[in-house]
Amino acid sequence: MTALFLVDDHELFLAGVLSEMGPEFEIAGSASEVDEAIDAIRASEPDVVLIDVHMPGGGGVRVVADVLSTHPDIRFLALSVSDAPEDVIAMIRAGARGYVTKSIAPAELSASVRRIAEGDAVFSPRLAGFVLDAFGRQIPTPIDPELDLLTPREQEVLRHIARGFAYKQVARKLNISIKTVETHVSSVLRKLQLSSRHELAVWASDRDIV
Amino acid sequence: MTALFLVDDHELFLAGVLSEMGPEFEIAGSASEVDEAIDAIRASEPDVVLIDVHMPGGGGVRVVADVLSTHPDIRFLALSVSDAPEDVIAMIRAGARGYVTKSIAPAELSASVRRIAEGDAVFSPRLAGFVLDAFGRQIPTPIDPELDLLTPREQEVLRHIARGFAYKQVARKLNISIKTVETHVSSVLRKLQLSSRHELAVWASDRDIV
DNA sequence: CCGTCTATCGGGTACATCCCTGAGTTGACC
DNA sequence: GGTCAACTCAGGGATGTACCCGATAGACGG
Repeated sequence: MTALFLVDDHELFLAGVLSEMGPEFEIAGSASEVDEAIDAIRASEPDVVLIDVHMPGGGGVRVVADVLSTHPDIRFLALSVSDAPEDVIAMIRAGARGYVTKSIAPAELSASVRRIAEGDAVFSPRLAGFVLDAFGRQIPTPIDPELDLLTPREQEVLRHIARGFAYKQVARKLNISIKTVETHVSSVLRKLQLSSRHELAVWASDRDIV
Repeated sequence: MTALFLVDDHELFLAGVLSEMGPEFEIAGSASEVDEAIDAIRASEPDVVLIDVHMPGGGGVRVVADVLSTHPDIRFLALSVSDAPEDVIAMIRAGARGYVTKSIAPAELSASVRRIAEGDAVFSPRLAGFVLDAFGRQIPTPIDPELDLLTPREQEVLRHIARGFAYKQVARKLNISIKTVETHVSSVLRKLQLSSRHELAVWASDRDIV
């Protein structure tokens, strides 16, 4: 049976969720304060933690990040009144595997917890679109036609320049002379119609060349 | 009742899914080939399309991207034997709202379709972790505590440097002397523990400072 | 009133970078 | 065997950067 831990600073809400989820899951414990929650979750090692986002003392984000650093197998489902993009992103970055709003029906909530326990990602309808849109925008096409203009060696030099290395460092890493690095960079600048290594660095980071 | 459209180049598999999903959903149609699928989906305008990833003639990615360009409200659930990261990313980028493997149980599949119809994102357990990991890595924190170390003027200079401008150009844009720009950059480098404007450009672009 | 912070400049030095010309080596292709 | 592209390296000059020294002026708070 899935062991569930609850965290929410509203005691009344906590009691409500406890009574709804009690028959379905093994309640490993509950907490209404951040530091208390971190310690209790570490001690009870539940399968899933249902956690409020907005709480005094760092909020749910701190609990998730903190616990995951020592117990990466515990899964977190964020439960919040807010559907603000910043909150969702913060929780996902911290490591939450799902995010639902408090307006959810009890039956839907227990179904969501079960899915999280199985390893699925769960998002409320309105959030799913936002999360996937952001995800899609953030993964750019790795191929660029202009990159084909460059020879393999030139691309290799370009990648090092893009990381912020000086010519001297690039030369040492590739076991070639500084003068050779200069030659390659000059070719790259000419082929890409750029005028300085600074513009080149911007050009490269825009295309995630690392 | 949710209108469902099926696309799969394996006729036998298509027939199996049809018989399983038939009682639960209104079957808007089905197709076993890419171009045929695009036309038929546009004509029938279903709520959800269950689509195979690997198909001759461009695969499911082409169908999703093509149909969404004219019908952005149709939702796609990818169904594949592959759980390769490239396939998953390609389908998400194209606009699919979910991705499950063909080893899924029929009951789970119909539940997934229902969730997709409601607007949720659905992923198989093994894929959920991968998608969220990639998502977390790709969304940087927009606010950075180290930026508060810099004075407003220093941040302004930093933004120009991050765009690849030379000191001379920055000076002209801000109507100050080159020497002043040098002073500001020096302060920024010292405060951020960096050693050259090249590293600074990388630092800035990592944080989307533009 | 005085200290600190911020923003503004300058001189001067050491080094990095950009650009030019020139030149030797491979390997592929005809 | 000649051509060509890619890769390698060098000299040298013009410009850009990093960092040291210094200075002035305004704002703000104790």
